Amino acid sequence: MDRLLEVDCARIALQQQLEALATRAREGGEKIALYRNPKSDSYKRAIEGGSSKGDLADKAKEIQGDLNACKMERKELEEQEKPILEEFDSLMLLIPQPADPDVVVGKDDADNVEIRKVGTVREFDFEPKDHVQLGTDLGIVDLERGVKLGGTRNYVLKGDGALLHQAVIRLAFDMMIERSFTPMFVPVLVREEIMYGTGYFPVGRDQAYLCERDEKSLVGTAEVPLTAYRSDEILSAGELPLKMVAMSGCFRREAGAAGKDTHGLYRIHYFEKVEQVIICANDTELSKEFHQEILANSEAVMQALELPYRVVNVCSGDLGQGQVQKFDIETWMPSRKSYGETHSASRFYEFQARRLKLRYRDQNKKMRFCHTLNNTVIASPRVLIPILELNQNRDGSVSVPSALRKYMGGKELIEPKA
RNA sequence: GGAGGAGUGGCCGAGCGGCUGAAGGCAACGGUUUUGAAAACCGUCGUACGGGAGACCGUACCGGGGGUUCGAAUCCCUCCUCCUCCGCCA
Repeated sequence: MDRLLEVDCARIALQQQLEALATRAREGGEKIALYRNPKSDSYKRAIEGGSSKGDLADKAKEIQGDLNACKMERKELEEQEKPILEEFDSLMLLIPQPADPDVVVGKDDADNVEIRKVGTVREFDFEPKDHVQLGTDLGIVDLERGVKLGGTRNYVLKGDGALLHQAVIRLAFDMMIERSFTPMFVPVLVREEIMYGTGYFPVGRDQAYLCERDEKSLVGTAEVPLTAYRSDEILSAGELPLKMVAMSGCFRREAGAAGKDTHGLYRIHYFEKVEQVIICANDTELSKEFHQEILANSEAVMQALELPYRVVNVCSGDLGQGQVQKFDIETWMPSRKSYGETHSASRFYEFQARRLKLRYRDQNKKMRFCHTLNNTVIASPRVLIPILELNQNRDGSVSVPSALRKYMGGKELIEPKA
């Protein structure tokens, strides 16, 4: 931070010197034009006024000398400026957004504060299986062959497993459309500048799969293409808020998580997620309201799925670089004997909009940066963990939650293939 | 992948190496006129950074980056994007 201020001062000082030189060069250049350019009015006037071409050329030559010196000076200053600008830019990309005042100060996820619990945690009157056991026995989850195909943290969903996955996605997507979000289908392989713009680069670069040959990156969430959808544009105030929803593949390297959550479908390299994004006017109260709205949307999905969950207010230490406030939804997962994160609702103020040049003109025709927010609607297969585990029966079958049945051809029970 | 063509302000569209931050049109905004509206007419109408209390002043920007030149929207190189034709392909 101190270094950034230093660099900024140096930057401005050099800029002022350069501007002074530029002015000198321009003024000199204009004079030369008068003496040299036969097309200019003043040249013609001078000739008519009795000046000889030779005189004018001499005068031009004189000025030229000064301009040559001026050019050298500029080059030198520009050389000095270059590393300073580079450092300035890269430091700027690392500057975090200060958290909202009502965020709890804390170190890590242990300091997150529970806001509410919804639904009741099921008590089993038999020994429940975990989702891996259940899925394997039912023939709907195949971890072994998933790893054969894709390496660690990969999996295959099969039969009713694949259908259940799609059912969850469809339910979530449809519920968002009912809430008047615009359904979108977006690229998942994006240019690096989009990753910088949404704040995933440079800090989270090691978490992304890069396609270096094409200088593109696979996104870890549809938040990226949705938020950047109107980047580098000037919206009209009347268009706001933009509410969008998209299902996309999500690719995550999970670097640094080696050995963590290796069991089952919890932490995996590729999954699908329905994501909601709101782009709204530059108004703190308004974006807070939308934050509650996107949180409520996702809670509605969880309630439709009859899953017990809790909402936590994420503490300062657990916030991402650009997030000013974040609420996570954590869903009860019997095999983990705890609530596991399934949703993350973030609010950014102008952080992403500044990087993305995502602006609008307000009523006073003033250019302003938008505010951006996003939340998971559903991420699968992670959410299949509580769905399978909480809906299992003594005989090893799994009841399909009623909200999903219409997406599974009316099926009510997943049973092992005889 | 190969061969051509093109990228200029919110949009369309001129643009000679200097007087071009950029004609003209549309849209928008303010005004005159009108019972109201339309039409007509007059005016305003890019962004960022720096300086100033301020009216303002300076600098940069004509897809991105680099170069030639005293001087580049204009000339050269390179990359990107779009269009047309050919090839390949869910």
